[in-house]
Amino acid sequence: MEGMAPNALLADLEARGLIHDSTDRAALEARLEAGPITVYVGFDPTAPSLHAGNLLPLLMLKRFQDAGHRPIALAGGATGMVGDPSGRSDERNLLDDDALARHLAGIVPQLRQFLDFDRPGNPAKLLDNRAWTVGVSYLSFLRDVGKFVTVNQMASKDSVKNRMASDQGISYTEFSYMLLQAHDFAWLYENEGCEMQMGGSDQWGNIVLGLDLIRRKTQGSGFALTVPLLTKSDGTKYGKTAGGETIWLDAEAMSPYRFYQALIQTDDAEVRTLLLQLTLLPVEDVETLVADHLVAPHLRLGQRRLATELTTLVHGASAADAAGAASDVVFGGDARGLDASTLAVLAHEIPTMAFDRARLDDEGSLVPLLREAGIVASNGEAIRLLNQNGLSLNDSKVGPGAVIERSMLLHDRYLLVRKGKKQVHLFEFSDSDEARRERG
RNA sequence: GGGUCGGUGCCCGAGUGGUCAAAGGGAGCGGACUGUAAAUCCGCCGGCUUCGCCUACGUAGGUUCAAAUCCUACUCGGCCCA
Repeated sequence: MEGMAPNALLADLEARGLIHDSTDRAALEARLEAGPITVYVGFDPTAPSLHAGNLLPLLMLKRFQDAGHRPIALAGGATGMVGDPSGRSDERNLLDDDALARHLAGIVPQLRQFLDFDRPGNPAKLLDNRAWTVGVSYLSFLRDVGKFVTVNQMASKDSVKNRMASDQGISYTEFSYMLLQAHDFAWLYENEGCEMQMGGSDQWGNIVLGLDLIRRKTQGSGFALTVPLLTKSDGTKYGKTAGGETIWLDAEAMSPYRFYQALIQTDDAEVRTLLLQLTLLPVEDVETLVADHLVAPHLRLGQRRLATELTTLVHGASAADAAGAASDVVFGGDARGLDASTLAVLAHEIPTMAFDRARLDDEGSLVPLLREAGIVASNGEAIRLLNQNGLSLNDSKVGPGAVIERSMLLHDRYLLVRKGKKQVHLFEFSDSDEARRERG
């Protein structure tokens, strides 16, 4: 990627469907061919973690860096205090200082991990717009920024127009947001030589206002490039699981395993787009993969690759391997033959219940253990389940009267318990403290 | 305040003295099918020490051999009148 010519970059982005809109395309092409350019994308700390929807603009920075350009990831410590009205139908709640600090602490490392800050020639930068915003007085902001922008201009932006037309209206605070963003762009232009801002398509108005400000203040010119908002085939915004759960990038908020699962469950119709837009796989590879996928959709090759690529990108290769292995076990795999370390990973990813090894000596212990683990709600349900052939221990079906024997334990420790096809629990048996002490 | 109708299992909703753990539907859970989807089909679906027992039909009493079903009080909700 390192030596890729700039116009090749644009062509690649085009092929991936990553260009929603841009200012003067020919001029941009010429500018990219002329040499490295500095580009930035802003991320407001609206939550303690970025989510899947943020991946696309974040990866844009990476794509530009990989093509030899200088990326700036901008954390919106200042803009996050105000709230961007773009793409929203209602007023945001203001964040208090604590929440803002917490959110920033969460997303800054995430921004960091996607870019290379030590790359010779074009290292990435991570800036926080608080640095040049908090010290600015209201009066000077009005004089130095406000004077260059007309309200007519601001009011004509979709983000504002839509809200003006709504019952709820728009607060002066959120109305002012675009000025802050424009100010950021202008500041970066003057101080960091940043010529281009990228963002989701809903950012177009804000970005262009920044360009206007730059032109009027400095007679300079820059570029805007927006990426499409990721949407699912049903038109809704991407970034949530089928169940409506947000796909967080933070491992605490969503474990790598669940992240991987969220991606595995991608619709066939969306696989190609997501592979193109969210991974760094070459376009030809994606096309080959998609072709293979269509031949045998049940293998879910596309989904697997997507899940692996993104989990690796976000959580690292070993986490991706573990999530993949755990996933294979849960869906269709066989517990027997798993090594201890995979089982240990599994113990973190699926519901796991620890039991005292002594419980194994009780012949009738299966039903109570199932109950304690929350697998069944009553003895009656346990018996029903067994009668209906719905329970398996270490992937062999068991019927009424089944018992857990020590010899069944995997690595003398684990028992994989499946209820039906989708519910998987792990039992982990260990010695009680007393037993351990007695043995010395 | 008066009248009236009603409060049933996770939800909706039948049932008006025994054959009622209570029809039917939904949700949920198994099974088949399948691509970790949807649809469809089958089974289950109060608890327990499960051929029996216990707990349940707003709450508390009562009548009866027997009550979700009848009576009384209370309570909560809908509607109508004031």
